[in-house]
Amino acid sequence: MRARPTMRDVAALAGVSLKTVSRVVNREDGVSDDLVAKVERAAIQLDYRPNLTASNLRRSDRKTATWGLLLEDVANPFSSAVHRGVEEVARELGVAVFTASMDEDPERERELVATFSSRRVDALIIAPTATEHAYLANEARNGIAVVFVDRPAFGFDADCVVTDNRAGSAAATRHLIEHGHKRIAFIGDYATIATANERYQGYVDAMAAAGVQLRPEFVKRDVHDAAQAATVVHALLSLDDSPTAIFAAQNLITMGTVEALRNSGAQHRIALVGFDDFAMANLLDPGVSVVAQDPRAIGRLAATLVNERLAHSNAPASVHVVPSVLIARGSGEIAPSN
Amino acid sequence: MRARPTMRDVAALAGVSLKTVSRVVNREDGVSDDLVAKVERAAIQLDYRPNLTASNLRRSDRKTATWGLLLEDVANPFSSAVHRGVEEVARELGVAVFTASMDEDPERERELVATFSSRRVDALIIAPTATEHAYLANEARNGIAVVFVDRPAFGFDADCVVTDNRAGSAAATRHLIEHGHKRIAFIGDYATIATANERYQGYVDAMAAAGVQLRPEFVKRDVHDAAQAATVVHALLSLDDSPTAIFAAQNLITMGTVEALRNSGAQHRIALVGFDDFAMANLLDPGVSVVAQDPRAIGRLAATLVNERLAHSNAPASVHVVPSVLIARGSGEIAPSN
DNA sequence: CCGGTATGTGACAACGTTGTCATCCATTTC
DNA sequence: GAAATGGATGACAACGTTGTCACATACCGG
Repeated sequence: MRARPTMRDVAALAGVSLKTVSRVVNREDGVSDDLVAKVERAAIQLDYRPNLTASNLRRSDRKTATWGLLLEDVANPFSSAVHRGVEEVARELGVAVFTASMDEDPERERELVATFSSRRVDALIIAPTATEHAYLANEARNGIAVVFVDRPAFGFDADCVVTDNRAGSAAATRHLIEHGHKRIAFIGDYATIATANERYQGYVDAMAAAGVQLRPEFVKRDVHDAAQAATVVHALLSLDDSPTAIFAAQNLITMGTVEALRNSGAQHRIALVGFDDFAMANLLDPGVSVVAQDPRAIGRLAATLVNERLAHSNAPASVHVVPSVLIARGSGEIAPSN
Repeated sequence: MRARPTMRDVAALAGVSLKTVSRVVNREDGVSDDLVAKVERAAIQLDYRPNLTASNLRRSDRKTATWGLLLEDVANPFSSAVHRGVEEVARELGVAVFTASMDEDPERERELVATFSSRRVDALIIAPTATEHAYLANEARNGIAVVFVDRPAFGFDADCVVTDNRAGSAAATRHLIEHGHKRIAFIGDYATIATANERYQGYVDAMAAAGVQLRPEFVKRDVHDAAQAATVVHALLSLDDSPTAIFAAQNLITMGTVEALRNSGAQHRIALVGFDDFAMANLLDPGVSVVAQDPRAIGRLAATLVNERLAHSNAPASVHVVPSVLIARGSGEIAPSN
């Protein structure tokens, strides 16, 4: 493993100066055709790769064409679809993307931001956890563009891309109402999570708009995973005057609900609409109706915003809402059983 | 947005030389305690972030603590689980990871390798497409460590981490045989794909070992997606002497098979084992028995190999096999119907 | 009280590239 | 034919850091 060829080596082989090689590599004009040819031949012969590390150091625009993407967990379907969307736009722009998982750990988030900042990324795209983000002001002051995805962040003002949680949840609830339900249960995530709150509000909106009375015993919040959801569903079903439909306001909650309904043999009797789509939802029996988010579109939009922000950084921060869409697959179209 | 603080600024504020700041930042010893304190205070006051770009340029070990990960598609569950595994090990090592999707496009792969090489990654982890990889010799000569995941690559000798496709497929087939089946169909991916071939071989192995005769009309290869798989299943079911069990040797094929069986009302009559697990497989009716790969373990192992390779690069390349595990969920335990 | 050895600190060059400016030669202009 | 213009090329410094080496001071044994 010999040393990597540098511009100096290419220059020596081509019999030109270092600067001429630089010009050719960067496709600047003002170099005669025969020198361009000579340099290119030499570069290929040595298998020369420009050193972006050195280039970034010297360049005056100080852009590294590198972004950092901080997700909850790269292996989570929502996160990885966002990742995909960001990547697509980044590719078009010739930008390389660092990705990492925060696992809802604020300290880990700070570490990653510091790491990426040291590597001089031009921008950070962050799916924030429910904590303070004032610390990002230091990064922004250093010229790093910041865009939030999925959830808004507190303590720091930046562009943000979110799903229309409230409208989507209202649509889900309305869908159940339109199929004749009045006893509709809500199962949602921690009330501390902003998006969980919005989804609850959407449920409330739709119930109020239809003049259906809200029943506190049908509202189950602070449910975080599938197992908890299953427990909650069993409790709901054992009520005297049990619900005829359930709106599951989160991915894992929907799955837990499906499991619990099946275990109770109630999957064809109790209607269900979930928030956020998941693989195989169409192959379950019945197929699970959901309000689908578009995480890829969220990623694409976030990346586009980053690019705009880098172009003219003075525009005021804005919140962008990506629409969700209701997909009927069977479970949401079950009529009330009594 | 003022200029970012440099070591020089920190040095000036602390009243010491540049080099002393460097020593403190890199935690070298031989600096008196009071100077360390002064420098650290100054660094915090200025919110100094070391510039890894410059550091990488100067450092003699020429390590950037950066890796490139090339996957088929970051949004694909298998790929993203590999990603997760790589990330976990990288985190422990303080390494940042560039990730990108190749979408089975060899040209895109080359572009990405060039991009990452220009950014001076220490290593590349690649899930290769079925093409020539001799071009990687140039990168390896420049000191970049290469490890393949999921599939072996041709034309370039490097460490490789794969699932035990053959043994896993044999186990799946044996499982069906043990439940009394003799008429077992095989549905697999393109024969050009190395792993698809291995899975076919595993099926052949198990059939031969049990003395069960292979019936050509039950072997369907070159099936690539769910729709094709569904068509193939319908054809199989309409044979005079139709199979009582199916081994679906790939993710999408399994899903297509599930769909087709359900459409034919045969899901409780025909046994099914799939290769590669998928979300919700346990919630289908019946639950789908699979041979599960461990993509996260594959990622972790690949990352570990990269690290070893970077430590002592002379060891001969080796192939590492990650075991798969059979998960019985119902569909694979159905007895033959006649 | 001398030479020798640690120990802490800093001056300086170097990493591989690009920005600035000077130089050179060929052409054009009066 | 001298001066001015323009276009191609290169010399050199600089980006922010670390490796090398030299220096200053303190300490030790004889």
